[in-house]
Amino acid sequence: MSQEQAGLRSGEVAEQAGVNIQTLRYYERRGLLADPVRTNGGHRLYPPDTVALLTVIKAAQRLGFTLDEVADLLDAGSRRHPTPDLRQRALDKIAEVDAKIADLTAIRATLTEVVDARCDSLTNCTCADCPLPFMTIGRDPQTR
Amino acid sequence: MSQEQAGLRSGEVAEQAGVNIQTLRYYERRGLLADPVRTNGGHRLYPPDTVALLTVIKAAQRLGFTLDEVADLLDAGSRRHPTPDLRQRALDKIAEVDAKIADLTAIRATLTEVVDARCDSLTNCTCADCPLPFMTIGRDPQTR
DNA sequence: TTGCATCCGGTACCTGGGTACGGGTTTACG
DNA sequence: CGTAAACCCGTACCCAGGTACCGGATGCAA
Repeated sequence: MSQEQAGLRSGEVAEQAGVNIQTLRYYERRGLLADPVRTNGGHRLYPPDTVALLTVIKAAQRLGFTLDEVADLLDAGSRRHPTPDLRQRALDKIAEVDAKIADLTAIRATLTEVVDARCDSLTNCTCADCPLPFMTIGRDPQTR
Repeated sequence: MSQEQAGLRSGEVAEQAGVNIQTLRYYERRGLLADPVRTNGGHRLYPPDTVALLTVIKAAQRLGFTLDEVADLLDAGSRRHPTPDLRQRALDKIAEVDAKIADLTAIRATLTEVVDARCDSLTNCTCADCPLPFMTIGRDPQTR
């Protein structure tokens, strides 16, 4: 018989996950992907769940996490029953995430106000003070 | 009398908002800050709410919006009773924001699972399959 | 009016996150 | 076996979002 697949080759992973092959090597350097098994000839063989992992990484990135932070998240997420230290870092991340959610919620509220166009119902408002865009958010993440 | 302040100078804005002066000029080029009034000598004089605007911009950035997107959001947020086109763009943004919130919520859930360490309560789990980090999120933003 | 801090515009440079290129091996199919 | 596609590594390059540096002009108080 021909091939007894023991893993995905980089091209397959890249295509399925919708990323560039170079990106796989880049993530490997950055420690986001574990060094994969190699064939005798040196070609990488990835475990099949690598594809899912990559979509997770991409999703977290879209949410504004840096690659280093994503690495943290993955690290926290992968091993259950964490060390006290890891546990604390997870708690910190949760706080971060909550803050992000709160900010997004504020943005959302403003946007809905825009589409509802409260002003229009007042026939034609003269709200010169309306342009307080989403003043409720931001305000220095440390201090709040 | 000496000075009849008619606005903030770039250094003041920069300090109060915690950004670099160069960044102000950069945002001006990018269209995020309106061209400010100038003194006769050419020095910029910013309206006082510029500081608040900058914190908003920074907040939106932390949430993963690009500067172009932030410009969009501000544009949508500043003028009420939008044109139909603007209204549509606001609706699109809301969808985006909702997706982000959903993803963050999933991440949050995973993180809380980690700190709760469900495994520990089973004395010492052998969950080799646990490491499915936050598989619920991501999954190609178009397709979902 | 002089002196020093601040600002000006222009251009060069930096970091994060990739992506492309090139010359050389490995795979796998026929 | 031959050969095309896929892969290897190293290095160079790209884009977004800033930052730094420069020589020269302004602002403002003493």
